[in-house]
Amino acid sequence: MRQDGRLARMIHVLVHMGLLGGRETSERIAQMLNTNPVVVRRTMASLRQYGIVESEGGRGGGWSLTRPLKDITVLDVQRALQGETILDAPLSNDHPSCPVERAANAKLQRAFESAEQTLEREFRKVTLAEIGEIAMASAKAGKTG
Amino acid sequence: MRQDGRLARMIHVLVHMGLLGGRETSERIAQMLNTNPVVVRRTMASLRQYGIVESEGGRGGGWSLTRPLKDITVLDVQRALQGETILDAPLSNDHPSCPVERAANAKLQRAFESAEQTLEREFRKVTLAEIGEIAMASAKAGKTG
DNA sequence: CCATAGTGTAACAAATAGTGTTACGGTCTA
DNA sequence: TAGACCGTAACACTATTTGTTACACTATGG
Repeated sequence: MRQDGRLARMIHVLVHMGLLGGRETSERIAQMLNTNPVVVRRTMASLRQYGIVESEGGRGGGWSLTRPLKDITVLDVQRALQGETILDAPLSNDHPSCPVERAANAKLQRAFESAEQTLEREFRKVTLAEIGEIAMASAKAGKTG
Repeated sequence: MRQDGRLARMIHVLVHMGLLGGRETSERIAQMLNTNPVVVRRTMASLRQYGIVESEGGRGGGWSLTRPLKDITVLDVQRALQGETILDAPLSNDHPSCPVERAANAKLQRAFESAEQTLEREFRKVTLAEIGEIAMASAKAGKTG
């Protein structure tokens, strides 16, 4: 589970959970993601904190969705994983009182804010149900490889 | 010089160079960036490859701009430093033949492409001359701290 | 023609962040 | 009460960026 594809991976998992409808253990999810259960718990914990999934301990426990896929957007998952900020403008901080540095930072900040708004808008309009439907359709059409 | 503020830092340096008009040594640039000359050469080498600056060796050598600030956009600097791609969609690759994973990746890819276009547009419309002017104006107004 | 002040670059050290692993405690249920 | 779960801390591993050292090359001034 490398390169921070956490958003993509979690969406992948959540859609499967939604389609199957049941409860999944960290162990099984770890297998899906080629990783191990502790990493899964760490990441799923963020989703739980945000109210997307819930966990139950003990025998027969595991993870389950708190609501149907149609009520979960990509933005929800993003927020759960990374908080408010999607894109972080990497600014410089070598001479905070230098007017040139300040002017450069201000321009960059604004540009990144625009891009972040775009991303937020795109993320908000895609539901996990939609992803599930696309997947089902393409599986039916035999586009598996 | 941490956290990949390379874009912001290089813009900062280039604007100073443009305003001063002369040649700067790696040593002096390194002081501006609180780093050391080798790191500066590494980064400036990318800008040279892209035709934004040129370097001369030997006594009296150093770095200079190849054209005025008004002919350098933030996008130029970005491209020189990181190539074509500004935003890289972090996709998952655990089960390349899984239709769910594919559908999720496709949606994310598209969202990131939109955001990248926004960023590209914003970067293209800001010239370093503009940043220089803002800096000069705010310096004159006494907003230094 | 050589001392000096530069860049170019390879090789390596250090810091950082993400990921993987182990270990152990808590919780539910058959 | 044993077994199958999650929760979490602590630590090892890995990759990337940044910093450093070292040395070769180049141009200039005296």
